[in-house]
Amino acid sequence: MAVKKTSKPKRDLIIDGALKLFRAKGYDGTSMRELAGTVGMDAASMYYYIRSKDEILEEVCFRIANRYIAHLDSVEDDSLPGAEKVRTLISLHVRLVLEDATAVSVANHEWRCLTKKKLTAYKALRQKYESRFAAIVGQAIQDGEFRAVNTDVALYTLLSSLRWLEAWYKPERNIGPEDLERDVTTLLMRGLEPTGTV
Amino acid sequence: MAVKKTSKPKRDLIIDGALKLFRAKGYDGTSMRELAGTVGMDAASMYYYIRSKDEILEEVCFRIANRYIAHLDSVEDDSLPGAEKVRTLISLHVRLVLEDATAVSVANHEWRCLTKKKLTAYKALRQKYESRFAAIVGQAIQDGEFRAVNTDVALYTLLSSLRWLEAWYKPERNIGPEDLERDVTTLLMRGLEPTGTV
DNA sequence: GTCTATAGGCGGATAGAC
DNA sequence: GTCTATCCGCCTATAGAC
Repeated sequence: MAVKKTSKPKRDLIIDGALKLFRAKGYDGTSMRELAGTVGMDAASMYYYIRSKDEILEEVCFRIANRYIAHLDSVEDDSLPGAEKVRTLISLHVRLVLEDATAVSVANHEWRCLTKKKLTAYKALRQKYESRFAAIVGQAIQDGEFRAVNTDVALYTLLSSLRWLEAWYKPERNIGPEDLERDVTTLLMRGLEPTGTV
Repeated sequence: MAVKKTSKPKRDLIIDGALKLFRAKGYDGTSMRELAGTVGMDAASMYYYIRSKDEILEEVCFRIANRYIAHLDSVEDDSLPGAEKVRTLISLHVRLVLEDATAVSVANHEWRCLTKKKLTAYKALRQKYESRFAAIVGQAIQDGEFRAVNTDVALYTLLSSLRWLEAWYKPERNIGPEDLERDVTTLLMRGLEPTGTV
């Protein structure tokens, strides 16, 4: 029997094309006519597959946000020390960026363009994520696993480095995924760990 | 004699208002009508003071870019060790964010909206900045002042943490400017310095 | 200097033929 | 399913009165 060629549903082609354009030119800077051009159909035809332009952005923002939250879920109940939880979160984060860079980039940069209602929900998700992450970092500081620095400074210094990986990492830079993960982990963890830790 | 009330030129009021709106809603998401509303005049009247909407964005992007480049100029010719140059650059960067957060934020997020010609020039400036910074970091690694990690990973981990300070730092967080500078410097420098350094 | 009026273009989205 | 045609709104920027 012949192998069934499971070609990608056309809706996914539209969404993939949209994400590439949103990343390159921004959400507001991308028109549905232009998107239609890259997908190979007329703008009107796309509305057979999607409800609106907003809908595309919503999908990607919440899909990525939920993956980040799943990272927290996967470490929070472990009995690992806080520092090891953070080390795991760094790895998970680097891997997500490597496997889905375009979506991560769009969610990072374009979430402000969400419609009012979805924007509120998105901010709440992110706020929840940050406070759960802050709790882990704060505990590690209290336990002496991390330096005695301000928790917010530690948290956001860490998150900034991770969030913006997508903006600079390109395979052309001759840094393999393993090297990237190792060096990022080293730089961030050594920054957090007290001096003298072996 | 009465003290001369040197009120701000109206052009500056327009630009300040624009930056606040650009930061809150993005360049594309801000209309000249809305800006006019916050400044207290009609949209058409603003064109007596400015040439175009683009012009505002251009001014701020290049003003901030040039300040970053001035930071490099101020350390590059010193005979300080590379690690000390980096420490100085971190301080200068933190201070710039503290003193001009709105402009830094707009330049960071909205430079993509520059017109084609200015966009090219801006990218070139940024590229130049990054390679000069990379040279300092690379030298410090070669000299053993910094850990043996990939130069690009070290550079961008550092720059990401610094660039996105503006996105999370708010005075309401009860972190004073001195605490911020000290803790950010500690986290980043200790990440970069080899283990065992006192 | 600041206004009213409007030009002129491009945006998202829909109607309805095929 | 995909098209042509088009609605309608909002945008930047200008013309010209006052």
